[in-house]
Amino acid sequence: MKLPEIPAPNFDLAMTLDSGQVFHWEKAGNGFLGAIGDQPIYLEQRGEVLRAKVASASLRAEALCEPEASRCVGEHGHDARATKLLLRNYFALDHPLAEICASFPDDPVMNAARSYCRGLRIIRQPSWECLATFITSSMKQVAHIRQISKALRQRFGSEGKIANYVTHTFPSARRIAQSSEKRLRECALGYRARNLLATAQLVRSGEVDLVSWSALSDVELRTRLCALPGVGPKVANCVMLFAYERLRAFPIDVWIERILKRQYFPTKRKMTAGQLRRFSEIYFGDHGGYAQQYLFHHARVAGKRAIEVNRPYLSRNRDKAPSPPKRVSPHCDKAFGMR
DNA sequence: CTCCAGGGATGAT
DNA sequence: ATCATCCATGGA
Repeated sequence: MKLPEIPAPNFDLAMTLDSGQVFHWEKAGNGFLGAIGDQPIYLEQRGEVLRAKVASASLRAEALCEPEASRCVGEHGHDARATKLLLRNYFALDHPLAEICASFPDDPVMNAARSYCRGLRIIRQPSWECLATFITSSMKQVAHIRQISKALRQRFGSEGKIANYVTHTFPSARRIAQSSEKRLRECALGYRARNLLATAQLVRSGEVDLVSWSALSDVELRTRLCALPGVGPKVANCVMLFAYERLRAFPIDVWIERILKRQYFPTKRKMTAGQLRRFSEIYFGDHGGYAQQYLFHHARVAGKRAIEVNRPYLSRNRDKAPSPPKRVSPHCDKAFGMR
């Protein structure tokens, strides 16, 4: 049993794992239990240091068959040094977070999110795992996505033991493709089972080569992703951001849509999806994906009062009460000439 | 561009 | 124990 320690300045493990990028980490003891690619792992954060425990016998058949996984885990998955590299890469500890945050727009909404989300990093996920997970995420809330991820891992993934803990890796495309829609539906996927199965078959057959896609331009990558069953603009942007390190990619889900409308365009009655998309691409800049993640997490965890997330959007328009004092707007509707 | 089916958990009454 | 709500994609 190895206990490597990894320096991790400007990093918040708990917030990063709970910010809606990744859905399989579970609290265990004083840390988190999960897997990075095909490496089951237990993690704790102590100040600016990460401690990791990996399974002693970490070389699995799964890792040998999956180029992506073996690239991620390396040939010495059991080695303390390899574990350090694995964590550094997965948690993107090499991202210049201070510079990234400094590149965000300077407005009250963004400043509050930046201040709240200190240490939140966009992690580098294995592409298949990320794509598959976000296909299952459509029309689901975080709690439900976590259940689906767990069910898929327990039924189709490979088991890893760390001390007295048991965890599971995410199943390969081959493993999912060998399954059936019926079996997948047993993991509470509903109609998503069909899309996951179809995409797994494309990846398994080699018709889709997710690893080679990292060489594509943002536009081309998004086009290819959107051609996959169950992948639209939102899921494509999530995969671009969380698996392909395209830090400009700006996924717009219902939460972000609310934030943009209410915080940046409070006087505008109708904002179309296209208008919001164009605004976010221009306004948030080169690290828009990071900005989006900070806005998203801040709103979900801390900003309930500020943006009234528990109330349906339409019902708020009937609300004749004075605007909440916390709602501060940079008035982008004027700045960006939107009617 | 707009409208709407779809389904399973979760929260409100 | 019911009823409304949450959600992205895909097709009309």
